[in-house]
Amino acid sequence: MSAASPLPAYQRVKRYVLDRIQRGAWQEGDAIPGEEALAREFGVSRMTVNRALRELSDEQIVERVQGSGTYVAQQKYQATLVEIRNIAEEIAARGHRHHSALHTLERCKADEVLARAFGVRTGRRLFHSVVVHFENDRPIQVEDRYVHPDVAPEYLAQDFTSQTPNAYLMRVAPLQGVSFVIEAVPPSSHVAKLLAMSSGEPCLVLRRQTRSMGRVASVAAMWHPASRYQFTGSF
Amino acid sequence: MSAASPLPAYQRVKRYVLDRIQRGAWQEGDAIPGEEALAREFGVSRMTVNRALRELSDEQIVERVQGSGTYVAQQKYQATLVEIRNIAEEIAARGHRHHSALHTLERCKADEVLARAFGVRTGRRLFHSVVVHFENDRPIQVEDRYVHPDVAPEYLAQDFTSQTPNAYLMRVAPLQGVSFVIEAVPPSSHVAKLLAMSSGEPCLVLRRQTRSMGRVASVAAMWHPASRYQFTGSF
DNA sequence: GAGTGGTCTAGACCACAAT
DNA sequence: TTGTGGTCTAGACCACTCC
Repeated sequence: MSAASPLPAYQRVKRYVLDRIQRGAWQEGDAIPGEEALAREFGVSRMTVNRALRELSDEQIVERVQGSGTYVAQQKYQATLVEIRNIAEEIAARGHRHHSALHTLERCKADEVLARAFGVRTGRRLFHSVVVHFENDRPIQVEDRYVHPDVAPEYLAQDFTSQTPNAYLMRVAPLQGVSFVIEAVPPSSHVAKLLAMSSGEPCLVLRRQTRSMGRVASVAAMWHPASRYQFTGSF
Repeated sequence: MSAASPLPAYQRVKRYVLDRIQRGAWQEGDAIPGEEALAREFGVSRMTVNRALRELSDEQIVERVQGSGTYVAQQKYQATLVEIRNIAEEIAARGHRHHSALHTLERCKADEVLARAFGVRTGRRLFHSVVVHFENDRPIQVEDRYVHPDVAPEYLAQDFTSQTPNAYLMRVAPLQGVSFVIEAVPPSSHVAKLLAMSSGEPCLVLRRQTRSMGRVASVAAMWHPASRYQFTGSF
């Protein structure tokens, strides 16, 4: 049984290298043959081998060092990627109704914690919003967000019942980076009330800091009642 | 102010296209200029433009259709990827000591919940392990795991103080897929005791189901004391 | 200086889509 | 048939590492 359509040459090279690594013939950290050698071996041009090795490098199968060589990458540790989506889309994907209520939209001054998070001096003016998101009329998330005015000067003029703060920020400020924490903590009495939680129930909290235009653009805490919310995913 | 090191040509093309899309000049679904046109415009060869567009395609910024053209991709919804690592490596990365204690290692029978999770009949024999992981001698995770015997027949003969169940399974059974849930729930009294938790404190729980060799290979719950554990990440 | 990867060219032939 | 992307070549020059 021969292949109906012969594999492109760069994919043949990829498969060859992958195979050697998976069989253990080439171990972690080993140097593998150079572009020229592989090109000769396969009877293809160096560009073709280059593409194969570049893609393997993108896939973290090998590591390439200019002036030195190509090496089998260290084995990736097992990692699970959890995808955290925009709350409105997440609810819509479940086939439920989403709406949100604006609770707070104001100027405020950075306290010590916020000043450190944003990398600004204490007392710096910031924007602050608190939006409650509902799934089928039950509160499911309190989004407590601080925004750097330089990144979104018109933040206070937005209608956050028709567009989530998230969606607005994504539109006006290209996202450069994100860091975050998921934790389980007791809610403040204020949050507990907004989420109509029973006493003693913890919150599942996602704290997220986004960077844009070289600054910390936004610091947000998303509070969810633990009895009604989970982060899920698969791959 | 000129660039100290001129950007490679393919990156200049990428930036140009990205810029147009981010400014909204080219909207979702729009066709963008072809390789030949961009090559003329930038005074570079078609291969150089090809690399730029191929990378943008890999990054899901554009979509390329052979015989038709290159189009601006549909906007990705905002998603945050949380990386959940092997507990032993995670602790080591923090510069702390990891060790684990084997609490249970036995045969058991699938109850209704497990049978459904594994897709087997109730009463099917399964393997069961409970391992407690310590960070600097404080318990940080209870790993409660069920394993399909067909996938890892030698499971009960392993020494899980020298190798985590996770690492063992990764080695003997190629991973095909994972699905999981992160939630905050009160611990059972048993788990609370193993983790030396104060009463009333919730657990941050990762439940994970892995598939291998066409079956559900393993169903695990990782219990962490909420006061001492968070999931974190960045990109 | 020799060897390696990083990039680039100016062509080429092919598969496929739109017409 | 024309235009598009997919792949490939046989060179080339450069930056970098290692000896």
